[in-house]
Amino acid sequence: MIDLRVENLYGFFKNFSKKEKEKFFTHAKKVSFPKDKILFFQGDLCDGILYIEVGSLKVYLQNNEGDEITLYNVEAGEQCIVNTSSTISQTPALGSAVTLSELKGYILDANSVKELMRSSSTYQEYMFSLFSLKLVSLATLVEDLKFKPLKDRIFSFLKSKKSTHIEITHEKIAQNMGTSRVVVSRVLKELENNRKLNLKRGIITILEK
Amino acid sequence: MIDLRVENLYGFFKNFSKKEKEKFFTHAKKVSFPKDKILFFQGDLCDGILYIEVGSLKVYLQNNEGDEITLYNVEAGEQCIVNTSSTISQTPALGSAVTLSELKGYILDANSVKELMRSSSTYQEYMFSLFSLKLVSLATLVEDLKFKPLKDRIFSFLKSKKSTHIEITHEKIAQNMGTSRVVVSRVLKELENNRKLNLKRGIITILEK
DNA sequence: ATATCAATGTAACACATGTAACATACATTA
DNA sequence: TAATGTATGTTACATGTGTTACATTGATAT
Repeated sequence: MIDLRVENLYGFFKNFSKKEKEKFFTHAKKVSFPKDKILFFQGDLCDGILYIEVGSLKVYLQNNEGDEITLYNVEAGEQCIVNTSSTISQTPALGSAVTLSELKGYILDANSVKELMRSSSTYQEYMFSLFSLKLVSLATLVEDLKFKPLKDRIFSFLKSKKSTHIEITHEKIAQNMGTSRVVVSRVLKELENNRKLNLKRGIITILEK
Repeated sequence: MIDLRVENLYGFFKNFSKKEKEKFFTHAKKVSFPKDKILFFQGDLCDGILYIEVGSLKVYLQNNEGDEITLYNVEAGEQCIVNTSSTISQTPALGSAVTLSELKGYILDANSVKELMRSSSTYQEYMFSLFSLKLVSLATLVEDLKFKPLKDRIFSFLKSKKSTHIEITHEKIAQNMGTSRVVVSRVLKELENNRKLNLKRGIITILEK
């Protein structure tokens, strides 16, 4: 059985001293949220960093008309960069976050985060590699938005899922891509005609990678 | 007269100890590049961070067909995040960089950067706020690409220039926007018809902010 | 079984952007 | 001045994506 405790999900724990571990657990607050709970809105100031033990969330941008596009998802063992950035620099969150499932984890306050960054070089390096990775993923998103046709973006999105059997609605995909349901349905149907996919209500099966 | 030395352009110097300043200047290599010099290509590993004293550069993405889109510019007193990320994490640069003018500055090697980050909390905080800021600018780019019509993006781009008198060709704008010259000319002409701009060969004047 | 709601299918159309081809105007140099 | 190259103007058209409106199908509750 996989160990789902935060100490094993986040690599920097391995290099924490006893004191640092203690710091983490005395200051971190155990939290639990239902599915579809908004964790913060675009513009909010975050006052702590969330470490996920179970569940996942999505960070997205919204324009004035309410259209949205997903920046990225965050799973257990990962750390949300928008949350981190807002917390550390005390700047408004540049996107909104919502849970995609029931979610359990810890929230560590800004001060403790800063102290840990100073005392633990592993933690600090973790933070930087995190920023680097997310920067890459954002830059890739820019590249894809600019150069890739929607058809490719949707197909890539589906292929990025763990299984070839995906339970998702066209509406959800549309939100992720920042487009409308109708457009997604059209593209998916086209992919099905090209024998890349198989469509059923609420289920997409990938036939060709 | 404005002081253009690196110590005054980069705020973290103020809080450097004598030893830290010494570290910087003994390890930093003075460099000088001509205009249009490629500093690194997408995929390269950077082995140091550039601090600009004079001049500016541009970081851009390229796809297989050679189309490109500008991620951002870096001026004197700023630090390039792609360069930083690649240097610190020793990961491939996610974009390419080219000088926009003659450029002078210093390159500090990865090890010295890491040591300074550990010893100077100001430097460390500078690094993090840098990442945060650039993250915001990238997220904004994503938002704009997805939601803003090209006309608005081009007009915003022009308004972001220091002066209302801008010396630039349509071709250059096209490269920045990731589109073609013809499209830019069309949009600019439209803006001119709406009394927002005035167009001359190589020069654009903004009439209405 | 019927009603109802959510998910999907589909057609027709609007519109922004991309592309190709060519004309014209300005700037520089022979 | 003539010639050349660079920048810009303009048309006509292709294409991808967004929008509206409505039909159909599958799932669920009554």
